[in-house]
Amino acid sequence: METFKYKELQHLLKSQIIKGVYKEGDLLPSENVLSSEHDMTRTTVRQALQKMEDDGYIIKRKGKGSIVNLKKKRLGLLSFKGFSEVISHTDDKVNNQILEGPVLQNWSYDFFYPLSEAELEADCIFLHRLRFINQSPIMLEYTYIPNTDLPKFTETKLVSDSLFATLALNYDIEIMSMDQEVRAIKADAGLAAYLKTGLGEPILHAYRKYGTSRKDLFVYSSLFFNTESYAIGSYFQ
Amino acid sequence: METFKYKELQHLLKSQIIKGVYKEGDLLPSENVLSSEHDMTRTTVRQALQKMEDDGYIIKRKGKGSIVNLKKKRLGLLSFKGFSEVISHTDDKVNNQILEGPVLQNWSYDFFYPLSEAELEADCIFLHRLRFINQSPIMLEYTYIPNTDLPKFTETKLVSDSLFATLALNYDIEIMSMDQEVRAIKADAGLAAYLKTGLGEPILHAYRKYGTSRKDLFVYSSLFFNTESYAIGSYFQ
DNA sequence: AATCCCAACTTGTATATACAGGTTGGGATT
DNA sequence: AATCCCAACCTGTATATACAAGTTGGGATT
Repeated sequence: METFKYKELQHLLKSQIIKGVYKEGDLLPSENVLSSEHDMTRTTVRQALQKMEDDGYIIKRKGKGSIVNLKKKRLGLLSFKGFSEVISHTDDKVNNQILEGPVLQNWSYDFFYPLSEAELEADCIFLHRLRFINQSPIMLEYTYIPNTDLPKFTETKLVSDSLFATLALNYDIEIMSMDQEVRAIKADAGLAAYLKTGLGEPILHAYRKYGTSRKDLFVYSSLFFNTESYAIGSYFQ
Repeated sequence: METFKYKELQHLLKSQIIKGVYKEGDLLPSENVLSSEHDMTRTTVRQALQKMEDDGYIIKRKGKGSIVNLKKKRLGLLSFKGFSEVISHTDDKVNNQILEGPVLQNWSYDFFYPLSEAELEADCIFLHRLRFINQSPIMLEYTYIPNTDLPKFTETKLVSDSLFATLALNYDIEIMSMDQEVRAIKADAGLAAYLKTGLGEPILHAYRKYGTSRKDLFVYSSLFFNTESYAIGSYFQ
């Protein structure tokens, strides 16, 4: 296992941010403080912080410092917007309920994205979740990950109930890109029950394929949204 | 105007790549050659090349060099995917029918995005279009642009029937970002008629706000999709 | 009390240097 | 002629140092 000083600092700071040692809007210790505390040059500290900024964990401001930033980069991938209060990211409470998994199983024969041979050879880590906003079920999610070099994934608890936080913290895997196709469909009996809506009501459906910092590792999801009260936001740049 | 050595090298190399001095797959001069030729440290050269890689112009390979890369980084703001043939972008024929506009009018009082004072003061260029794939109506689009410093926009014909091509060619305005919120709704009588589907059928609706290379100029759209036969694709990076 | 200003912070740019480790073409060996 | 191997290249990591330039809080001035 290759080990570099800047990678170690990067990993330490990431985990501290995810664990809440530094919160949204906080300033990280200055580059000079970090370099003396961790016995490395400021150049090396800057290398770590540059990667942190690339990954969307901090925003650097000249003369000010490195500001912890959590919502940005994630906001593009999945965010909800209330009907009336589009702007105010107020006190919406988000809960996750894991219905099944993470568990190892075989790939379905008619999987929604074409899979590589290496992916087909590996087992499939399956995860079935229901996401709530203010106690209302909004999103039903089926996630599939090829079990390639992800030791003990199904045996350990998810970090902060989040798949992406787990991949980032335990395996140093960042989500780098996302490809999706979206449709509007009618709720069948199962969807209507999960998402607490009527049979035949319009449901937003998305197939997603996430690219990661680990070449050849992709995460697949099939998502169903009840958009009666919340729209799905996304931001490209 | 602030000027930095690494920015100058970055700009020089980018323009050389665009002009074809270095072609797809070529290797740039090595970091040592660049540093001695341009009288700067290898550290400074590396800073320029790092930005080049971030912008998708090159791919760096340890032990090899910096490989010129052109095709990457293009993001699809709007694409359709056939149901069965997800991959093959075959010979689907796309047509546009302009139902109304471009015409100057007032902003609606309950416009879907909050507008700045400058935008409200300007008139609104309005455009109402219907897009077909293989003669089937798939997308209904309402577009709104603040008429700020866009001379003769409503008087001249669109370039290639495309709004973005017109902005790029006639006004040097590039689309840089896109923010959207998406919902699934039921088709009302009007939508059902335009999109040739039944009353109450699920329709995908999106509000979009495009950012441009001209600061403070945004383009707004309200879009309705019939996703019965085609899904809406998008790619983030 | 309100204002101004600067010292002490912060990050940004740049130089000079060293060694580690991946890639490759050509000469020595087989 | 085919193989092997290494020297000479390449980028990656790391140290030590200097000055430029943005930000901010508190003391001196008004």
